[in-house]
Amino acid sequence: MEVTDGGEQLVLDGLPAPRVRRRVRAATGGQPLAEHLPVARVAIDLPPAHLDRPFEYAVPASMAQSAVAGSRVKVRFGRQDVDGYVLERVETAEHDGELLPLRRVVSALPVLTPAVARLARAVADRWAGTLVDVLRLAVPPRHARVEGEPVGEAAGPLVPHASASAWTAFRGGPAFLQHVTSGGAPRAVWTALPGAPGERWTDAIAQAVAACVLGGRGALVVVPDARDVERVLDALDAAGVPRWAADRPHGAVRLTADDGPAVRYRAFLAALRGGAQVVVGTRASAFAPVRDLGLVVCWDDGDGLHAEPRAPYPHVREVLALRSELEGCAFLVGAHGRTVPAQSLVASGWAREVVADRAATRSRTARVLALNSTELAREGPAAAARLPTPAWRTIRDRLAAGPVLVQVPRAGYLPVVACGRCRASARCATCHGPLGIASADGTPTCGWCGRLATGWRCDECGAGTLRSVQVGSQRTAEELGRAFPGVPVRVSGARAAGGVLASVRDVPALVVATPGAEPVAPSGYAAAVLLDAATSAGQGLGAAEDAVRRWLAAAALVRSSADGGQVLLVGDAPERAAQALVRWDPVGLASRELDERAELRLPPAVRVASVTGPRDAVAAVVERVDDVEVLGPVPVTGARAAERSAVGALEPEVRALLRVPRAQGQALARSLAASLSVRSARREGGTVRVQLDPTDLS
DNA sequence: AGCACGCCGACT
DNA sequence: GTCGGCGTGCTC
Repeated sequence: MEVTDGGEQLVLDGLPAPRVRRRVRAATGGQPLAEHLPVARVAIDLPPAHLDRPFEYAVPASMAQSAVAGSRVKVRFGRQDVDGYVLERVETAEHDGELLPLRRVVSALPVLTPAVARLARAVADRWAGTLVDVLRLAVPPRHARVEGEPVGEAAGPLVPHASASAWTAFRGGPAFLQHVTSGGAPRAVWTALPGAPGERWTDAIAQAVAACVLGGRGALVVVPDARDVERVLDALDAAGVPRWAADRPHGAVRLTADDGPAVRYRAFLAALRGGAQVVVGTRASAFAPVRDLGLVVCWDDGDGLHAEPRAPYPHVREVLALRSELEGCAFLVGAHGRTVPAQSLVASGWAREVVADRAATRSRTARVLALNSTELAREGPAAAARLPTPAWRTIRDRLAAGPVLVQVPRAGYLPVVACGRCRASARCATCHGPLGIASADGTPTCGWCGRLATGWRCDECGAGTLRSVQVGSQRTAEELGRAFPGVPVRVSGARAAGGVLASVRDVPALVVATPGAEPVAPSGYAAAVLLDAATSAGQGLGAAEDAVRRWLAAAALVRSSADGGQVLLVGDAPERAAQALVRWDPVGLASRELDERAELRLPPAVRVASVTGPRDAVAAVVERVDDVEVLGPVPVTGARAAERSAVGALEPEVRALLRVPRAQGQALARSLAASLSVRSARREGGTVRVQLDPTDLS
């Protein structure tokens, strides 16, 4: 049955028919249509790329008040009932045919705010993905019980302390904060320095957030992991922005995926309803619906956790950059190091640099020395030792003053081993993955397929003995325990027995940690020793930058040189990486790397998309993309390929790279999305992954 | 995704 | 002579 709004069927009892005739034809079976904005444009929660557009539905009068923009609805789509979000309510339909009515409003809560909807669309477009893929990252699953919880009374206005004390050492820092308070939208790339309590990175971020809140706007801080969330929340508390709690809705809320569905949804709603003016969270919180957003912050943008591992693989730094443009808010990315993409934001003039001068840098950092084999040559045969004599002496001397941090790039025991006779790397007989040993008396195990290599013999020379190539944190802790009898040794790492330690006490101890798992010492470490520098700064795009980032993160936990703090880099790292650490100059390194990538036409100087999947599928996707330089496809090798063959995937994968000048990045994404849309409509076989600016380019 | 319609092989 | 393969098309 066809119902035309404004026609005789829609006359409500005793009311005259609306005078305006609307062009909405709806198959509502006689039920009246909403008087006001009778059409809902709905994003349908189905994965195929060719369905990534709004579909229009008629809004029955009964849902006129509940089917608001941003609400979750159920609609009939084809022969199935599907979930969706109301993107907007409009007066007239663009669709020519009849409109089906919305089936049901799941919840009238507008969980998809207009700002977040716009951001999600922009993210989908930028990374050649679909809106619903992004919404799955952006909007947590509904939790009905949490939604029904009473909303507490706000505890009065939030008035944080006004201070820029943690910023005075940084050129442009206090001005940035002032600009934020006064409602501006400055953009800064900030290189943080270690410091005394009150002037550390957490304090600086807390003061920037306080400045924003003081100006009457909300703020969003995205950090790599939950430990950092806690650190920022503590600093915020000290800056006069207390922790949000359900019974005192006020302040800063923690938003992380690993808190579980109920806690996460509660935190999400706190931001949505404006009870929490500030959100501090991990990766997915980059989409949090903060009210009157005034400032977005990304801390340590080089940390791999900021790269979303699910399609369309957006990166927090870029999402927040996009968001700051869309919402006209301030943008701050900070780290002890400097990533090449962050440097690119500065180089292009999009953001301003906020850094300390040389004198401030020198006075706040530890003394850094690199011990490479050339320097150690005079030590004789001991130079080749993993812990050369000068490093041993430094540890011994500094232990008297407090804890000493030892950073080991690899976890485990002996993660990589080789033939004891001919030194060929030991590989798995089945998949050719690298063999490692998990404990003092462990059997060699394949790092790719996990098979035990009992009775291993070398492919090359037939020998049956193994030697270590890389030594992990566990074995290092053992060795250090023997080298420093009587000194407590603690191990921190995701795979360590005690897990990741948040902090250690200010007492003499050896603290062995893998990168990113370093505990903080309240008064700073007396020294840090960064082992296996060559392993850290291996080959591959961005390896040097990444190694320097991890070294600086550890070095930033050490006392200043004035307080005796020392950092030793042990091993043969590439000279430019070692020098960037010794001179504490991550910006110089990032700047040179960026120049080089421009010459080599590598990202971020250009935009690259990788297309991975079965050969035919990749070819079909790439075929439909015009005006692009195509590299490959080449067979995919390495752990992923081995894993696939281990689970019995028949078809080997290939990867093609598409390269365009940066200015054509948007066109490339659009063209790829169109190709994927054709692909899904035609149901071309296989699974294809498209990744823009992939991080694992080598 | 899910389900229709629509043209060519082996079976009650 | 039918039952049924999955190749295109559509879903507001």
